[in-house]
Amino acid sequence: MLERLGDWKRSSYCAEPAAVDIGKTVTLMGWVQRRRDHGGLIFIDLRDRTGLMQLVFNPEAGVVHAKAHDLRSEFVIAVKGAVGKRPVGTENPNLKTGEVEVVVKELKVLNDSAPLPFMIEDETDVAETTRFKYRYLDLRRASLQRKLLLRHRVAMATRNYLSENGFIELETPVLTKSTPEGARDFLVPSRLAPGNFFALPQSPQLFKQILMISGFDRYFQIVKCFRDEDLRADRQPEFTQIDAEMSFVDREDVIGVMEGLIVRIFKEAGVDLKPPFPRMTYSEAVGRFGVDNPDVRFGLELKDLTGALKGSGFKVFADAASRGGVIKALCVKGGASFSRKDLDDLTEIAVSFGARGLAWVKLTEEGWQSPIAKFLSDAEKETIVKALGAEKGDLLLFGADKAAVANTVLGRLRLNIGGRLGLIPKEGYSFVWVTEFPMLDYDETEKRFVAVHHPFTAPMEADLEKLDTDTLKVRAQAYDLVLNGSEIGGGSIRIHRSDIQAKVFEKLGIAKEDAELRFGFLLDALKFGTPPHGGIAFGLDRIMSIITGSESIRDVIAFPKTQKGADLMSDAPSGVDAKQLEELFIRLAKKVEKTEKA
RNA sequence: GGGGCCGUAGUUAAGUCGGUUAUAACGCUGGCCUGUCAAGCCAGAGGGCGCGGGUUCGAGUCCCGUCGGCCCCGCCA
Repeated sequence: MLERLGDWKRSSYCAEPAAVDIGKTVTLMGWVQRRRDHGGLIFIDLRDRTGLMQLVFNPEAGVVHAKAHDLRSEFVIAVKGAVGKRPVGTENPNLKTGEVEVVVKELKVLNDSAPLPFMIEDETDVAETTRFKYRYLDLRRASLQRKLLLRHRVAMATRNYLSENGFIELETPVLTKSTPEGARDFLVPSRLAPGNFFALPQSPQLFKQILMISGFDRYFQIVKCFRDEDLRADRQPEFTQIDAEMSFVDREDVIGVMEGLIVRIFKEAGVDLKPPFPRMTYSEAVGRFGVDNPDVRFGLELKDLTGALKGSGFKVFADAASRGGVIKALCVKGGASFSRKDLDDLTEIAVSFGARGLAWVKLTEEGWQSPIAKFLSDAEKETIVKALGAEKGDLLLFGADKAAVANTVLGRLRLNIGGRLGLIPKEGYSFVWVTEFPMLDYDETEKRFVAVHHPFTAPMEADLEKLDTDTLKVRAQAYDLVLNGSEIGGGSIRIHRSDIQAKVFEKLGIAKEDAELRFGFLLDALKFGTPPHGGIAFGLDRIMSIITGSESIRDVIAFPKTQKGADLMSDAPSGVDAKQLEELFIRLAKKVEKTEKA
């Protein structure tokens, strides 16, 4: 029999009453976590977002006791009772409220619950599929509530800090214009303009620049961004950025203010960071770690042997060098004990990242054990050993290829081996700013230059004149913040002159008319007194997932999507009525209609 | 677009070389039980193995297809 809340008011959260409250009468409301029914005494653990409180029902309580007997998991109840000290010897040190209990005098059953598909427990090994279908139950678990509570506090800290530093929170449209470049857009058909589409923003990039042109000087927003690309453990199609932009600043100004923000955010999590964070240029990062998001928590750095081995008798090495590539190596301390299977795994990884194979050397008691030993002279072997500081018991891995391939392959092997050998510390936060990214890259398939960061990123002043002569050497005033090998934010100083912006579009192979069509409003705006400006965006989900030690960003998002971009709880995406399509002047292709979901 | 792993009671898992009636734990239901807190003890219900084909005397086990989940490559300015 369900009862009404009536005029009952909650006097405190479950985990609030403590020893000092003994004797007080309290009114608690929450969910039945567990019932321990002794026939006589009945114990109920009552749960809300603050934690648990043990309720005691004495047999003398008559009808209240009888009602308690019928309580089941996740029933919603309200109780009135007295806070009491637990009898000596029955305290529960594992519970925040373990010294006290509430002796119940009145009980209202506000709602019942169907049997649960899984238990509401902190530690769970229930499949994500099931958890996501019943996400509301999953979210009752304390571990997830803690993460989302911290996320809230981080968002608040962000607002406070940025506001204190003169940033104004402004909203930008969610229905916006599709622009070429970058990720695939999510499109929204326009009913009022048949055949035309809005795009959901990949980021508020252009709008925040325009806000600078408007003179707001400092802007920020905690904002959803959308990218229609395949998902990963750290990638969702909709994700949240802490987005900021500042006027009349250079790189150091942005980095300075943003380090302060990061410090403030981590303080919420009880972590004291000591700025300034280390810096590294892009070329140093790629040279030493093989990637532009270096995990600097451990060594195992890449070594360049191109100079030493370019004249090698080993064709793979010599060819790589003569074609303008590089010869690089990793020296894995103690790696000579790797099994054939380990080496096969590593080779597979190397191949998956574009290598043609993986040359390895084991330095054993008997000397060089390696498929490539026979191609190398004794002098070369000595050079290698010396250059790598290699000793008996080590494993050497080589990458000889175009620089991009050799670096990526060895960089990925480094991460894998670091994990395999337990070289990566579990605790701690290692930040590094990566700066001086190249501005443009050449896309072999599209046969044109593409922006490494985005097309509005300013080149470094010193490289401006190289734009035509030595395009790939032009560095951008861009910077990424990397935490434990994960890119958690990136930004740049923007182009604020329309002539330079037009020039960059030209370099990107965007025809003048096309630039006019796609970015015309920005090019126009740039003509009307644009201040120098720059900014940054942080991935809030990624930051939260690292702070909370989560394996995937799905654990710090209340309602995440599966790898196929579906929401298992609401069953989105789904088909729509023919009438809705009609109103939008949309007809499905036949091929799609067949597989259309109801 | 591609590679890998995984789908067996509500949940997590076991299931041998294809062979009777598919196991266990937790949960659930009922009973007993006055200091438990993963309460305890006793009894019970519950699935036909993601779905669809095929091979076979016989399929959870083998084959093909398909759906779904996870990890990764490509993609993600």
